[in-house]
Amino acid sequence: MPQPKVSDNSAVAEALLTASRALVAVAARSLAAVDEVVTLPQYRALVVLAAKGPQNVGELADALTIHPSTATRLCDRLVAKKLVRRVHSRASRRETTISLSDSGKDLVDQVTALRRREIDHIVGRIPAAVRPSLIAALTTFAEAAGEIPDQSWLLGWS
Amino acid sequence: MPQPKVSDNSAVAEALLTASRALVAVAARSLAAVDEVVTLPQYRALVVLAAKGPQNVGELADALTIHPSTATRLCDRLVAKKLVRRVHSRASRRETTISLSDSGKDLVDQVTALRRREIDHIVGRIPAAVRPSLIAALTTFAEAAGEIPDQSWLLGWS
DNA sequence: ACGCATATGTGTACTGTACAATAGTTGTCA
DNA sequence: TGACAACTATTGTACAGTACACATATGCGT
Repeated sequence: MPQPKVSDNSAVAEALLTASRALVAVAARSLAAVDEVVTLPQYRALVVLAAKGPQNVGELADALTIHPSTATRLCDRLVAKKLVRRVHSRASRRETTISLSDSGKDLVDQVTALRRREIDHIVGRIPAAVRPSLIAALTTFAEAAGEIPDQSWLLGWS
Repeated sequence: MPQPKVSDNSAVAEALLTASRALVAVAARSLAAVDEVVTLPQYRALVVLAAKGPQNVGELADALTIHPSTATRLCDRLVAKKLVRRVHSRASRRETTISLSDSGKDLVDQVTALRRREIDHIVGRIPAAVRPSLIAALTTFAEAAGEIPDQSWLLGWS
């Protein structure tokens, strides 16, 4: 038999996928709100800066797992949009520190707030009684999946 | 109070995110296997062709929600890699039919098999006894999230 | 002080993406 | 039937994201 019986596995996988899709949809909607202003990679950079504070270009590139030269150009565009500032680090003259501007902060806050509202709304519709079991179930899955490298796609939560 | 109490919501959201991250990691790993051969958009096109059979350029563009001209160029590259074929539709001379080549099929099968193995492995580590409650919990969440437009990111499952 | 490692930025190339314009095709209706 | 509208795909152009190779400026250790 080429296909071992996976009916049970499939049901779990199916449920996971559906849930994940819902989650991605939330992210997509909240991101669509600022779609005209920044691209997804640009937004990711802003999120990293919001989360970890001012960074130099190399750190930012590492956090986004992109090439440093890519980070340089990304910053070029974000500077042009006045969402980040680029100042020569006084620590070492060869480094450049990238930091969020006020409008950059606002933008991230705006998306975060929108997303939180949506999630709250969804979770609010789940009977409080079943929430603990939902958490338990998801945790069980995540543990079974093992250690997960932070391929942070759906960035901007946490 | 600017922040309403969301401790309970947060726990659920956190669990969801972790689970989702695990799922994305699986997708990323199985995709990494063919990373040198095709890009993600190219792979998505192959998946659509595998799932829905031969398409004309417009249908493919719709399925991927990209501009038709983008689809044309995507196909250019897939044809160059001999993963799809492009034949003039005999139905109407202005349409072009794109279909998977044998190596295109192989590639999709390979990723699908790898992914299925991984998922099976993970689900296998979840005690069978808790699987039903996991499914129930996830379904509850998905229902609470409401109808989800098919922003199919993690393409290639189903 | 010299030389090597490091941080950033530039040149170049390619993919993905969209919009505008074009070319070839089909359909329709007077 | 013959002109014109509607449709399909492609090409021209522009820009973002990406990497690699190279250049430049800096810092550091001996």
